[in-house]
Amino acid sequence: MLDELDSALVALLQRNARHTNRDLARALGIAPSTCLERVRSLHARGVITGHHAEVSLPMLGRRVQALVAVRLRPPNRPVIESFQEFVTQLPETISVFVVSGAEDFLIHVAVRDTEHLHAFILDHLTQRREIADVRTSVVFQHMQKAVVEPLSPDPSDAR
Amino acid sequence: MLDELDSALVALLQRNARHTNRDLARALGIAPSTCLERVRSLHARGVITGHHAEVSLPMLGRRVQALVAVRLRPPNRPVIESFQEFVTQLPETISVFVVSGAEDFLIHVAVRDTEHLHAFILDHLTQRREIADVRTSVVFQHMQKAVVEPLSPDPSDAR
DNA sequence: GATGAAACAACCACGGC
DNA sequence: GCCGTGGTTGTTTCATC
Repeated sequence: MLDELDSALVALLQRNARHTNRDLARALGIAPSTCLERVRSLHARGVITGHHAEVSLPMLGRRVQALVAVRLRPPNRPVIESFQEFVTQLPETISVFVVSGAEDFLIHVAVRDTEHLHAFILDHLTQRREIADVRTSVVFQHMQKAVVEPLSPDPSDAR
Repeated sequence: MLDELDSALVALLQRNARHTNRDLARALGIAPSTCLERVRSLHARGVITGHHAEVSLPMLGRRVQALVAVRLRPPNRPVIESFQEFVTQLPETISVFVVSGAEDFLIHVAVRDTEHLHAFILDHLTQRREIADVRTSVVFQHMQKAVVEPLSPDPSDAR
């Protein structure tokens, strides 16, 4: 699994992926070449899967966010999969959850304004025949953890 | 706002934040020094807010994701804010939505397994007195857009 | 595995267009 | 606002322990 060094590296790189290898090594008290090896190993093992710039949604002209819960009819594989592909490719969509429970989908959208949100639902979602139900929640705030730490595989020391 | 060059840079950096300045410049057909200036400007204007390593949740021992919808009682500011702080600091939580509608919160959790999910809800959430209702949806899939493009400020050319 | 040094490549401030 | 250059810094490989 991940030892202390790996965990520390993962945390540092989640917070700021642009740390130089030198800085990482200094922060952990190891040699730069050692540090480079550890980081490479994290990539090779698939622990770190990529590096992405984070953008400000308001600065991209997306000042309103919403979560749109959708129920489909019938909720079978072809219907679910084709709807998923459809909704993923809409420019307003930024993330799609396929879920169990009362609804089948939860669509996270970031749009210009409330008018745009309304147009999105009326002109794109509810046009689809397979939609049985739509429930829209405006997002007032969205907190996202900067660092996701590893959980120990043993449930007993969960906390 | 953002011109064509800015948009292209934002897209490239969202997809892979580790592109060297040289590569970015080559991809856009401009000089590296020009490219550097543009990227700096994107940071200075707050369009790009950070660079983060993406990690694999399963590789961190979090094989099950869920969305937990919570309704609070009474849903006033002190109750909402204190619950938000509480839930944000739980290690299972990876993201928190404060929303309008039937529920007040949507908590995105990533846990070890379904047993851990159950324990999380029983031992941490439903212990809180202010919780009026909890509805848990297991996440079968979570698609997240790699690139979020800017929306034009003019609603008429939405698509 | 960890280390240190040396070749290599990228960054970035500056002056000119 | 865009481009080329040159000094500076960081990365990466390799021999060694």
